Amino acid sequence: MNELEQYIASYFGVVNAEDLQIIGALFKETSYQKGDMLLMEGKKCDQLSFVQSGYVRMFHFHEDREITQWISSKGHFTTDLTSFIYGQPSRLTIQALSDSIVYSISKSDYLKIGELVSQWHELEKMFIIKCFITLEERVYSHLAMTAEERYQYFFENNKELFNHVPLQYIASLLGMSPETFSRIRKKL
Amino acid sequence: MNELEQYIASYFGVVNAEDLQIIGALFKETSYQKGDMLLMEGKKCDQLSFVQSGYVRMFHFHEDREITQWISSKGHFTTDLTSFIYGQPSRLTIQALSDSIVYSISKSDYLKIGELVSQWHELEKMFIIKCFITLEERVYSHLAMTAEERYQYFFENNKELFNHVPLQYIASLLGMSPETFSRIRKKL
DNA sequence: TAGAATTCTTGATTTATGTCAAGAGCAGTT
DNA sequence: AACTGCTCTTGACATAAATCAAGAATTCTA
Repeated sequence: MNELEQYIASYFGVVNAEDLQIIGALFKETSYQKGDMLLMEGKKCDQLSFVQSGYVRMFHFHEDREITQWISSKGHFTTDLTSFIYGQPSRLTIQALSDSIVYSISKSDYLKIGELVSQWHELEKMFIIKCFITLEERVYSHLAMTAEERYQYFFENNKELFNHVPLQYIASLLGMSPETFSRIRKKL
Repeated sequence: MNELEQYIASYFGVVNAEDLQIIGALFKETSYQKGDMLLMEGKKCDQLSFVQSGYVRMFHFHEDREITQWISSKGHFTTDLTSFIYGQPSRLTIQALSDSIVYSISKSDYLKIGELVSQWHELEKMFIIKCFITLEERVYSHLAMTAEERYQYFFENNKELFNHVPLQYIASLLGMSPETFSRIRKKL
């Protein structure tokens, strides 16, 4: 069982080794160099990607700023979900923050999984519910917490990120300016 | 086809009338009066509810404040998802903001749907993906927008809410104080 | 390794938003 | 209709966080 299959098993709980192999085989490996774009705003996002190594950031252009929505690291997925699922033009841009290896599955192969693995939809449903709950907590952090509290909460849960990507992007995904971010770090 | 079944059909796209009836029959109607609690923080949330009429708010207690996470109106669901899915103590409290009629399904009956209706998991997956995308946009609104912009965006999409629930709760779910909310309204 | 380009930090200042407090407006109750 | 309790508004003020600008520290590149 390769690493991709291990991750899929850990997220989706597919126990059957044969199913796992079927799914794993549908993903294609791609390498990106730091700065490379995996997806440009406006393009149709026709693949779901899984980060094998490196860091990629997903961001929006907003009034001449870049708003970082999320940074995916080893073992996590990245895609513009609206575009991937509904075929609309992507609103996210996805860029490698370091040299990265990514496993990607095309939309058509992704759809095949549901046909090949009987429990797939249920497993995927459980996975997306987990994602939804994580996002709910993120919304809550903006309703209830100060910038400093959001920093601390995020830092506790994503320590390794702080050594590997420019801090300005973390500031952005936490909804604060780089200066505020820097001052919070100095203080703590 | 009753109203509950119509809503289920519109969200999940179940076309088979028989399946719809099976699902609909698992829900039980309950009436709540303004102020009644549907769920208290700390209790296990063992049901998923669908608002037939009225308004319910879901909120957290946070340092002697109440943080409104969401307000569900006619045709929408309400539950503490973490508690409902994982059986953990609920962190949300759910309260009727007006006299309300709610259809609820117990956890055990909810699990039966997956057995009774073959495509159910797939349909539910698509539904929760839609919810996820909505939440992503909400996170984005906190990263990229001012309080005033969040107000306008929310107002455009939820006009009817403003006549039916105390505005302080809308202020809270938008992540601003009632005073700021009031000043934005005066200005616009 | 030097120079260029990013990224991060720091201080000064501005701005958006929160807090506090008082009063006005409404809605529910008797 | 008067009382009671919410809810909303408004003003004065405080504070968190943004912005602007400059310089320091890194990292990249030739």
